[in-house]
Amino acid sequence: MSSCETCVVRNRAICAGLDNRELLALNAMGRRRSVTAGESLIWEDDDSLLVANVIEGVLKLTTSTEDGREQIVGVAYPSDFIGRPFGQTSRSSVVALTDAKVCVFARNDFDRYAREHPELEHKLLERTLAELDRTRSWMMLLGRKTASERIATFLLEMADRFGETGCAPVLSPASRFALPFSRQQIADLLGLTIETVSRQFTRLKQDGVIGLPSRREVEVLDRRALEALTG
Amino acid sequence: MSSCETCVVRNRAICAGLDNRELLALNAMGRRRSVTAGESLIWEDDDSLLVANVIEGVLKLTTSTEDGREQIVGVAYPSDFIGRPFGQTSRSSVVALTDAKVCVFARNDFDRYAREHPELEHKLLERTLAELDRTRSWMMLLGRKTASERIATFLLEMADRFGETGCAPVLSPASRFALPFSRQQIADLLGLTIETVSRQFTRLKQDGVIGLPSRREVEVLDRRALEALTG
DNA sequence: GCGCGCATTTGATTTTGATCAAAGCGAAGC
DNA sequence: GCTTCGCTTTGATCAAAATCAAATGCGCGC
Repeated sequence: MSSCETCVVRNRAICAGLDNRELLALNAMGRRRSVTAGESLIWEDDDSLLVANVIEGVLKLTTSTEDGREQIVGVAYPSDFIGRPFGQTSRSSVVALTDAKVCVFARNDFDRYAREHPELEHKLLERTLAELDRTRSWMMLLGRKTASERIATFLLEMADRFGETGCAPVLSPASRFALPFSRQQIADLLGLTIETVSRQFTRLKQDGVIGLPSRREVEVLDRRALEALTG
Repeated sequence: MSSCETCVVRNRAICAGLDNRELLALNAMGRRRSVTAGESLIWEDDDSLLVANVIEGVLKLTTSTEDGREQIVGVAYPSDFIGRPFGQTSRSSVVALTDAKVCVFARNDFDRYAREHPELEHKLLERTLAELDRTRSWMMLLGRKTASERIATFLLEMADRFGETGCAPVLSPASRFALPFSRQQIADLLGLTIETVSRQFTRLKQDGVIGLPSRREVEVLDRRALEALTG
């Protein structure tokens, strides 16, 4: 039996829309793999040997300078595609932020298969175009926004992704969620230092805009205020 | 006669590899258009109505905040593809930096045509993946590099694209080129202010790393030094 | 050739966020 | 329950780049 049949991202990942025969062939090429938090799956500037679908967990894409400065250039969530197809080298590292499960393929197998399946390539193209849009709007944040604008933008994006707004239609819906990032990782995502991130969080808490039930949890108390701060 | 036949980017743009019949169909859908320096072709957050190949000239892709801060999120050169296929809205503006010629298509015509021509979609995918790589490495610059590192990175990239290195094999090949950017545009590209850009240029000139024959021209005198500054 | 307007450069000062340093806190193990 | 370690917060100071302001000079039209 194909493990694709029971895959939780079956209908959201790029494999969606493949028929049973195609899925069987893809299944034969790939294998599931567990990655523990902190473990690397792909290394910057290494040969691009594998690509994967994220089934579960959160991973970061990073680039680093020689002297150790790091910038998170992307974040991959379940159903996202990671790795560099059709290219010799991978330009960023991929590291698990939480324990994760991925469905990996040898890159050359995947490339060959994709070229024979235009529908799959089309899905990959749509995803890549959307990711490029997201990346470009993050460039605006990194190039032109202040620390507090960066934090507000980040928190709203997290709230939209993870927040469970109460069912009652209230004016400023509070939303509570767990961050998959440490303070340092938030800094690496926003192009700030850990101290600046911490101070901005403290300020928003003091102003009653957010609550911080624990280190990894955030509660958006005043969404409007946060939206007004995004710049 | 198809104007594609005489197109100077015929063998480099995504149309490369199409056979005569396909080219004829594509040609029937598109039309050439001249854009003068400063003129907009696409507006941020507008419906995505057109896509295009750049034939001649340089264009900037930008996003702006409400209060007028601008970030250049991409630069398009001859043979590059611009616009947002397969999407409802365009997330950045496209404005000509120099007088330019483009080959434009109605987006929905292009989308339909592309879906019927996997080879074309594949070329677009390869281009989009490469652009995503470039964009991500620019994120590192915006998030983590200092002003002088940004300037050095920028100048080397410009030198590689525009510079004509002398034929004699010398140790530190000098390379001279004209910038398609004003100081303000360089600032918008690097996430800096015009004053900072100007001061960094002046410093590099004083240090003998570059020459500035005119406002729009740069001569790289000491490539090694510049490389050492990229961070 | 001359003056005009605008982009650029230069200078003074301020601000933001980084850096350096120390204290606080919470989860895991003993 | 207590200790420990690492993450986070807080505080003090510093530095880089932004801002504010003025001068310069280049290219263009007359």
